[in-house]
Amino acid sequence: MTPQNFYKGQARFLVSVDCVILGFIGNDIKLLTFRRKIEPNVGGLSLLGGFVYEDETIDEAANRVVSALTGLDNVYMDQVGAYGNLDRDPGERVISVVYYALISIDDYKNSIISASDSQWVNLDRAEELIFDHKQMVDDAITQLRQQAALFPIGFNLLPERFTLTQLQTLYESIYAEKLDKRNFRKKILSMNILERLDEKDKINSKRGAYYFVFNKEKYEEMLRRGSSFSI
Amino acid sequence: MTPQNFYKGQARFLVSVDCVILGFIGNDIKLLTFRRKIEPNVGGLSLLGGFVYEDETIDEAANRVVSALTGLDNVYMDQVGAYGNLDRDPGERVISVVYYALISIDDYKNSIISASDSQWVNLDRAEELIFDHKQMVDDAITQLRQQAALFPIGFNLLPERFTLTQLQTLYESIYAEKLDKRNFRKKILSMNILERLDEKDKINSKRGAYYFVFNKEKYEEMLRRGSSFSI
DNA sequence: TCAAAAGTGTTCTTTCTACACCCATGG
DNA sequence: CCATGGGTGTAGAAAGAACACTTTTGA
Repeated sequence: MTPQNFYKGQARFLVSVDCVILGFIGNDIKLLTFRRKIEPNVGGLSLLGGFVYEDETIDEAANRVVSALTGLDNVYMDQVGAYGNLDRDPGERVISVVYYALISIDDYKNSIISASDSQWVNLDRAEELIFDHKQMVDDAITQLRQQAALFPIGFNLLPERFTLTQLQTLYESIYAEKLDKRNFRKKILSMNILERLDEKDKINSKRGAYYFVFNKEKYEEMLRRGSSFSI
Repeated sequence: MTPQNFYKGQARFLVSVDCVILGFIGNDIKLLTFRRKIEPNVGGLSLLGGFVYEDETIDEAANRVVSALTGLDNVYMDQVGAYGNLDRDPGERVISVVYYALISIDDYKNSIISASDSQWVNLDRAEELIFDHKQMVDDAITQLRQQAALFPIGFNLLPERFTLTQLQTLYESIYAEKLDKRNFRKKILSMNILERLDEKDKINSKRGAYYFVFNKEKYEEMLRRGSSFSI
């Protein structure tokens, strides 16, 4: 069979990306949501999405969509999967590829956009999302939990410098469970991937808490030692 | 904006599924491969694939493609992800959604098809696969390892009845590492999800080894106890 | 001076790892 | 009778879980 015959006549699909954009605000993981601007479901709570263009990869589309909105580059993203139910978008059949994105609220505040009709909401409000977006969020969180336990990706949600209390609160928020302070510190410090600065955060306590930074070189050295990240 | 304006004029894509079909044959995980029948790359070693139709979900397409080939229904499948590089298929741009499928060689042998131009190969031969199919296999195996460690999906690769030695060999093959016999048995049996039959397999040894079956009810009871699968 | 968050070790429990011999049977 | 794979327990090491008090300092 010639390629002409083979490829021709096959159905073609609209393909979009939907982004589960997560930030760590206050003491909680929050989801960046939008108000849908077009029918159907105008005004419905929605993930950030957009169609994939002819001349870009799916990853590029996801990056473009997130960058356009947040003004940020080099956002950490991970693909969750493809969603292709027939009626998932009541407007027309659209196959959507979902990503989660982790952004540091600091970067976001400094970013150009941040205005528009976007809104940070708690994860329990995912109930209100349109179409299959709640399912997408659920799947993204499940994947984030797995990944965050095995790789040092959580730092993408924190400012460059953070305290151990912040770090612990972040993981508590990701896993939705309390962690023991002493055990947590013992574990994270024993990995030797954090560098303690001399400066202290005096905002959250009178005494002040040391700032730490994640050190990528130390992390890679840990891997070379045959050890691996685990929280 | 009206939906007409919004959806219209967007690029549309060919969307395919590619299936990493895995079987446990002899003492190894093998990959079911095919010889590509069309240009470009006629005759190249390939995964089983097919285009998604207008009126089916992506999951349905994957099931259809696997069923058509193997004659099997209810094959265990899990989505790996969407692959959308611009030139991944040199014939034309195609976005492909990858699944891995676990099939029991017993079922396969009883299936109608099994002939055709298919071939079971060792995983190291994934090197020879066309396009980005090697990457797909690598990603599928990575995901299988994660899933098989946490959920009782390995049994899909075994016949209904199996010996503990077979089960151990299966996991050794999935993880590509030797496991300690006594520790393995202790762990799997302590979960109380297997049922020992009175019959023995006398094919692989003179003494004979007890057959076991996976018991789904026992597994669910284990979950209810708050325990979880782990190998 | 006191409220509020930071910081710090030890014990116990559980899980993991390493390891070697006897058993049953068909040929 | 013996070669082959089947089956079994224990002890030491490592990791995980539980737990409470002292320190610092700005208000």
